Amino acid sequence: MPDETGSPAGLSRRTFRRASSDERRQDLIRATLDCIAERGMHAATVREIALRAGVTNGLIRHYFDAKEHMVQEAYRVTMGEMTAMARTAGDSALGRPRERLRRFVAANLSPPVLDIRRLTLWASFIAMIHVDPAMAAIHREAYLEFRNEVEPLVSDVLAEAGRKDDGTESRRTAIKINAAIDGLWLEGALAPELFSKGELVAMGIEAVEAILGLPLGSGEEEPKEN
Amino acid sequence: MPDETGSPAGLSRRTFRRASSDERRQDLIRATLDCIAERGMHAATVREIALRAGVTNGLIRHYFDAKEHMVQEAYRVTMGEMTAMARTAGDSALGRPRERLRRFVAANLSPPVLDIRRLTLWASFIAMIHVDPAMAAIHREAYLEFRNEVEPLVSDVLAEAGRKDDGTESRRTAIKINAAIDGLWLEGALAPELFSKGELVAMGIEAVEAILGLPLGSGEEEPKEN
DNA sequence: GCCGAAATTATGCAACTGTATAAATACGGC
DNA sequence: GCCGTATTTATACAGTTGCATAATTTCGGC
Repeated sequence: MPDETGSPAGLSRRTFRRASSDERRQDLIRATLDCIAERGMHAATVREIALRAGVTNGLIRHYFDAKEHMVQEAYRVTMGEMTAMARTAGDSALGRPRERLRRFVAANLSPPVLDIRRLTLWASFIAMIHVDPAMAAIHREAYLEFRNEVEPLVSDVLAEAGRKDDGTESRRTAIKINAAIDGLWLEGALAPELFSKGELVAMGIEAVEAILGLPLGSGEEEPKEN
Repeated sequence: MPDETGSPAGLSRRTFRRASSDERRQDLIRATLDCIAERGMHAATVREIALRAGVTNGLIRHYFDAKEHMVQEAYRVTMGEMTAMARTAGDSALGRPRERLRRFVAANLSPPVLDIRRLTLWASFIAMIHVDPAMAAIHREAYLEFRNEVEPLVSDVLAEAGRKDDGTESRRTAIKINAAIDGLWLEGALAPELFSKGELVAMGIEAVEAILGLPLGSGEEEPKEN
């Protein structure tokens, strides 16, 4: 809890509590993300982050060799969260492949993935990729990991439809689907008022259906013969 | 040692030339964009920008009320350039609608639009949208302007194919196509080594064809059965 | 040629930045 | 209960930041 340090005399030291290493690191990462998302990367200063985490600024250097490393860790956490959310939507082994892909698309185009806060974080990190090789490595890893969520999903759908999958098609199809989702996610998060409720998800599913060349059904529909 | 003029004695004043207002403003904007693209937004300081523009830092305040306004102007210039490049590719009134859309897609997925420098600029600005209302307004305007390039193109293609266009379909189709292009542009600019030469453009055209439900042809093709 | 206005430089400043250091505190193990 | 140590605070520091100001220089119009 943020203790009232406004003691008029100013002679008493701030009281504090010892936290476990993991807990404190998590608090600091969370505070970093809050700063960046709400006030931008330029406002994510050591002091502001420490304030939000309820500690004094010196503590940051006790947990991270440099502020830079903390930001990198925050990037990893962000992308991990986004991948995890996408995973639980599509990979939960509930439903047939088409239904899972459907849910995957819908999840990526709805809150909490579709969120201006999250987009601000994402863009702030993307902007650093060309400048900081460490950020580039994190991006590469996260991007491939995300695509590795899409690809088996696509592969399963293609297999279910009896399409031969030489591995090349599912890769390219996954890339296209990934791109369509990313693009709609961007537009939707940046200007939600331009789209009516459910419209973004509907467009996402339509686009994926078109790219696949297969209908995804709307719950429990029978697949049409082709 | 803050003086970069190199003259150890420091007795002689720096010689300079008077430039027209437009010319100097353009130089400053260009220097700002170079800074951001190559070293990130955090490195785009008044002093670094002035150095690259070949002037002293005080001059910036003579042309812009605040550095903030200069960055906003730089954003406008960037988006204007990207829209202009896309426009000349698709709107040149050369070729039939399908061919123009084809060229539009290809142009957006090839250099100089497909460029990590340009992507870094774009992401740096996008990251500010949620923080700075002025940047949000600039984004809104640029986004709609870009979509207004895609929509007539789509509308023409649909009309050529004899599809009824009630205005709703072309809007939604344009949004989907826009999203697919944006997503592929992102992936391609961020990790060009993951795609073979021409692959990105090929995937872009395939995706657009799928979303449209129409072939774009590779010169002069006749439409397939529907 | 030269004069005045506009452009440009030079310099300074207060606030802020990341980081280093030493002192103070909390808390598990005895 | 107390003690040692890792955690946390407090403070300082050198460098950087955007911005303000005054002194200079250029150059078009006379």
